[in-house]
Amino acid sequence: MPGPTAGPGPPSEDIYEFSMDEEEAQSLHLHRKSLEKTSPLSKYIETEHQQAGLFSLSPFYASVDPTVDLQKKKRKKCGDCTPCLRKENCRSCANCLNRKTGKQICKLRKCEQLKKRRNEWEVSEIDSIGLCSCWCH
DNA sequence: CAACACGTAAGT
DNA sequence: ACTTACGTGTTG
Repeated sequence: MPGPTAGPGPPSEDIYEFSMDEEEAQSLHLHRKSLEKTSPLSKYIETEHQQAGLFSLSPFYASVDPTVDLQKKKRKKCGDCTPCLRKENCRSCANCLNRKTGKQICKLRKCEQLKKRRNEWEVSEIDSIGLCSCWCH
């Protein structure tokens, strides 16, 4: 994307107020109370994403109830892939247009990790560190 | 199999 | 309480 001095007229994108995202506007507007409730679950997910693949999740624990419960929780975007790095919604994809009913993030912003279904990325993560999740047998 | 619809987890 | 968006069942 060229800088503002790159041409005589602004690109058509500039006619939109792209300076602030919906989410950003919200966080600016609503940044009053910062609750520091670090639930064990949030802590777990946070750690999980910080370590980016170095799971302490062994197949052994995977068959134990508390971890099964954790697996049921929603994943978060990796924050590192191209879609995650994208700042604004395209406003033209099906997800943007159907946001009220579809409840999905803009297709251009959908995290590459989350595009895979849970089992797929779990298996590849585990496979990449040389382990196998035993429920596949 | 992709797109859609909806429940609901997670964050503000 | 409200919004965003993940997970999953349903539909075409």
